[in-house]
Amino acid sequence: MDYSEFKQSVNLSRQDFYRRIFMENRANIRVKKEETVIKNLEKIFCAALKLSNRNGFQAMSIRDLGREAGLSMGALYAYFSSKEELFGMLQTQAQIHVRRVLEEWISREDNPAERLRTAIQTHLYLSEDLQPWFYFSFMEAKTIAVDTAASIHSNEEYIENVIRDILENGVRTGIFTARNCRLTASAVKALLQDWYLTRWRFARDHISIDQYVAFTIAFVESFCMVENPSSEDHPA
Amino acid sequence: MDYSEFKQSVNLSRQDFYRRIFMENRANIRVKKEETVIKNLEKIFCAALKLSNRNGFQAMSIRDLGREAGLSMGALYAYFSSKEELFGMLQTQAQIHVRRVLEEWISREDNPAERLRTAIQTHLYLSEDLQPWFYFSFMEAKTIAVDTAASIHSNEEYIENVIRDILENGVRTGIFTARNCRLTASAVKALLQDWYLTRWRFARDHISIDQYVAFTIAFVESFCMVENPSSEDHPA
DNA sequence: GTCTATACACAGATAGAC
DNA sequence: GTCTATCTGTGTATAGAC
Repeated sequence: MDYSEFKQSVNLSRQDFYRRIFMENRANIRVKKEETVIKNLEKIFCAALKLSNRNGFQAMSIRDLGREAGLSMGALYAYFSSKEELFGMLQTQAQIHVRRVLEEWISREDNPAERLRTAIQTHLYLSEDLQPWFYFSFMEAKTIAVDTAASIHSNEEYIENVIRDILENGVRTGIFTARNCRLTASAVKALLQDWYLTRWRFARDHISIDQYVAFTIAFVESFCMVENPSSEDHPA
Repeated sequence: MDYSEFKQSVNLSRQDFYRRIFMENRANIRVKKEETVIKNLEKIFCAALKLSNRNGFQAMSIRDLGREAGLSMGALYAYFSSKEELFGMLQTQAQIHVRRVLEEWISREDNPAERLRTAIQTHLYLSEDLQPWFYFSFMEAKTIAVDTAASIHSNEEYIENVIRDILENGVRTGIFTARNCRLTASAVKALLQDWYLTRWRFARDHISIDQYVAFTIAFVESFCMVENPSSEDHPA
């Protein structure tokens, strides 16, 4: 499977993406016609991510947002009751999607080596598909209020734990070397993050998502596989 | 050498840190008594980094900054002429220091394997010593105005190029395998960044800076050394 | 050199017409 | 459902006393 196949399969379920957001936030959305809501939510979120990812969420004024989304300030407040509520939706809606898709793909594999490859590949594909959401989540996570501090880091911790579980299973079955799984998982997470945090650089160097997937898997496997069955056969 | 030795050696030169800032920004600083300036610049920068790194530079008001630094708003404006100017100082002053120290240490080594280790170690030590500055530079780099766009990414590119040069030299002398040096350098950069971007996690797991140095070197070397002369001798 | 008090702009949010 | 007009708080920056 490569990225274009993945994207098709995900796009089907993404038709439900804004519908789900509508369902979950019905109580706070004054507009009731589903079709209208879905259409405008998409405009609002795309505009919000675009402006936030340029100068930060704080710097984005509601006036700017309205202009970018093609709606007046008054209209915007029919879809969220405060700027902070909009922030919450941007923070949470994508990660629900991510977890669902990631778990679905990983659960199809059963041996740790294959699960590791699938986790890396699927996470990279997801962050490519939802790059503005991933970037936003990372850059703005720190601004979340203290009382929700428990969930601040949960995004990063989530993927790290997924990887660590796979590594620990692989060590138990003798496929992976018994290195520090916690640090290794943390390193894998850092490599995955780099794809959506500095994508401009990969674009500049014409690195495709599938090249990066292959590279990342090779890099990680050279460190943690017992015998090195990497796809690279002629190391010099 | 370990971190505590490094810190001592750098702290000596850091006595000049705020003095240098004073020298470079003399034109814009109304206060003329050097002693006073240095004392207050330190208070202002520490406060600014603390508040910015909590909620972002935009969210930090000048009122908050004055309260945290123990100075009135009026006094603050004797040290910078606008919030944007303060931003510029925070963005540039640390990186000058970093480049000077990094080049000094790397130039002492001549073979690529040793240079690679030194680059990784020194960068990690520097980011540990100046963590709030590194974090700030990364998180706020995107908000820099478009006309200075050429230097926006220069921090990340700088360390990446340093690593890549070392790798390419090592490939030429046959020490490193001929993998994609650009992607490898990018991966190393990602691992270095992770230390200051999510340091809370390493603190939680009681990972010391020297443990992380050792781990990172082992991880990178397992990928790019021709024979694997890693310090880990019993891989299973 | 540092303070307090203030000017002026712009932010988020709402009311009420259409 | 969406608009325009407006309220009110807070931001940056400065003036002038000490």
